[in-house]
Amino acid sequence: MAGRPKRVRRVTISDIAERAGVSKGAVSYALNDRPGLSDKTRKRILEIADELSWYPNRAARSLSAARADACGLVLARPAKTLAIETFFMEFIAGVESALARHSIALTVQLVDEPQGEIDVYRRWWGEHRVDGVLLVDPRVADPRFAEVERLGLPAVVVGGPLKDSKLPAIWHDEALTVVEVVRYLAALGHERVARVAGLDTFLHSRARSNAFRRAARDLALSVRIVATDFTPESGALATRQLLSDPKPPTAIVYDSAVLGVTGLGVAQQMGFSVPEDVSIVAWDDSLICQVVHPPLTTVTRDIPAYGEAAAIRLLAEIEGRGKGDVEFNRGVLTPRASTAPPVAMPGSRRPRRTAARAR
Amino acid sequence: MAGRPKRVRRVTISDIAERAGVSKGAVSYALNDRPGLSDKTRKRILEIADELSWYPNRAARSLSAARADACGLVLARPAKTLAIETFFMEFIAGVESALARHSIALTVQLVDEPQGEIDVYRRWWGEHRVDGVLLVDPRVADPRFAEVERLGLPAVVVGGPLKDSKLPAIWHDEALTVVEVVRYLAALGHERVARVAGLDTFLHSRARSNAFRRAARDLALSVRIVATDFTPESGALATRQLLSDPKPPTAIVYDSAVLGVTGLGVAQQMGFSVPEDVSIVAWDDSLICQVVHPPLTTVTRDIPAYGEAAAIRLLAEIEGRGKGDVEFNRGVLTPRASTAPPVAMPGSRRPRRTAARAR
DNA sequence: TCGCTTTACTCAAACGGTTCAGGCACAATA
DNA sequence: TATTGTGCCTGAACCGTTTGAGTAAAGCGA
Repeated sequence: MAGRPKRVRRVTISDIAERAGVSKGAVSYALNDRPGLSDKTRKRILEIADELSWYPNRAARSLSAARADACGLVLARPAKTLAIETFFMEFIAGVESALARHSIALTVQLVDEPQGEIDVYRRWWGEHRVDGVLLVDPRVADPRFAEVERLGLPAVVVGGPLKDSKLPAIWHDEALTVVEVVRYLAALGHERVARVAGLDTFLHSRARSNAFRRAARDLALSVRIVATDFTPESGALATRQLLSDPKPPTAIVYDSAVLGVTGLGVAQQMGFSVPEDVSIVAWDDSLICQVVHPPLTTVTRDIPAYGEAAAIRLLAEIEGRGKGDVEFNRGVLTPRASTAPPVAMPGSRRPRRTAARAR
Repeated sequence: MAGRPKRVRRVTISDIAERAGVSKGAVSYALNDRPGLSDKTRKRILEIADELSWYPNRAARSLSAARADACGLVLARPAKTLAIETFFMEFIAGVESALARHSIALTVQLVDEPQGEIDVYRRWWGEHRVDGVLLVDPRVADPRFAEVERLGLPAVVVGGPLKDSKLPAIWHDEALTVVEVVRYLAALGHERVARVAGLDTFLHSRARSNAFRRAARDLALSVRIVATDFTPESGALATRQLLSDPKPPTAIVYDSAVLGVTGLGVAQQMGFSVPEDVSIVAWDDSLICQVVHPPLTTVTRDIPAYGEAAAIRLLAEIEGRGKGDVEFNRGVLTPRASTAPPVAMPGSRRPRRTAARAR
């Protein structure tokens, strides 16, 4: 950093104090709505502050109040996956709507690898840059939890519940939703269902897989699960794998909108008609799911509201009035044209195919 | 805010000074690599700082240095459009990779309407929360520019160049790229081209529209332009409008990846085959463009690099060593299967249709 | 009128850094 | 030997706000 920034003189409480003919302390009391001032003086001070368009210097306030008035969010997925997945933008929108009400800023940082994420927490907390953080994408044996606890950094885990950590979490019952989806497919008459999962190290992905397997077995369905890394490429590969089986599934549940849309494209390209030959369900709705043909049946969650609830819980944690986990509304199934009863195919006959040139 | 945050005692330079048996000033010199200390003392201080895992308190540093060590980015598009458009996530990723190198944080805020955006700048600057901001989505007669100049808030406009403001901008030559695209379509044999534009109030959208119209006329192509608000719904509507014309265009250029993918879906649903009946080009590539069938021909820009360059220019501006606009590499055409020569249709005959059921 | 409480303020010390004007010891120079 | 540097470090002011202690004046009951 070579050059010197140009300093700009801005209004301080001393300016207000001088103009009002009172002390800095009095101004501070007036601006913070604290008792000890006559209404007349208080009003005059506030008018002058407004007139001079004064804003509190956050650095000064932070220094004396020992709070940063900012929260942090680190995203550790590769930039490419992040960009394509709408979850995080929606989540951020929700988080902000809650934080903005308290004039608390959101600092976002993207990192490449998990260790980098921990470094960011250390730095942020050491620098007093944030008062707390939201931890997303909890993993199995996640090293972040212990470190955050060690630091004493207020945090809320988005996802869970956690068994091996006392950190508060906000989560919703994935298992129930999974059961709902599997029952729905079974009711349509599907007997061979598959799931294209996300990263198996993600807690929520693993929870869904377990619930999926259990629910399918309970209903005596044949079940297959293929893992991906959330990239469209891996989703395409998984779909090809599943559909090139001699007895391919008649319904596939994808772990994200992007995976679902990708899967739809691959299925159609392979000559499978959707939903006649194979039904498709995507986890998390997104506009993209609604504009493809046929539009995808999805599991819909109110993601901005989820973000908002997470932020509210974090604020409570920061202020020391935390009270355990928050269980959020679970996702609900939104049936659209991509799911239907399977076309009857007794025995091991391959599904009928449309023209090889798929669109 | 009811509760009191629990205070945590963290390491300060006074702790280091005490331990090293020197003054606070000496510690500050050592930690900032400033002359005036013997190598021995300097080394000792640094070791102790490391040992105590000290981090500079950002508030304190900001207060005395009058810099916030943070930059701001306000996104004023509706949350729904934002989430679905990958541009911003990629852009943010690029911005951060540049800022992180200087340990400068990025504060992101989403707002609903343009006036709210200006309020955020006033507050941020008044509070010393940021040292500068990136202004995205420049509009015609954009009120932000004058306000930011009035405030003295360092800013870089992403898009441009600007005629009515002296703010530095980073931009690339949209016109040349548009010409390249139109020439490409003309070379394939298209005679009726259309453009599904974004919001006409956006400078870049308008620039592309103007260039598109001019380029098409220069090549004696029939041209139609329909505006949208970047939502998939409006893109679908525009596509239906264009394709239900008695003489529909044989090539449509969409102003974003989402619009392109939506348009593809609508065209296929209407029984148009792509690329035989209608060719499709989308502005800005995204993985979603590559997984639909056929994959879309796109205009590809390196968006993370664009964000990085914008951040670098902003840092220069903040440090007072600015030097005019930055012209960035323009987008290049990436041909894929969604563009091809049009199927010959002499006179006003409607394009051949495939089965009405899209596939 | 006196003592006591209450009201409405002022004052100064933090908070944790940066920075600048010295000061002291020692070496180099006249 | 006196002078002048110079290298190395100290002390204190300062950035803008919060906050607790202190105080003068007003109010009040007896």
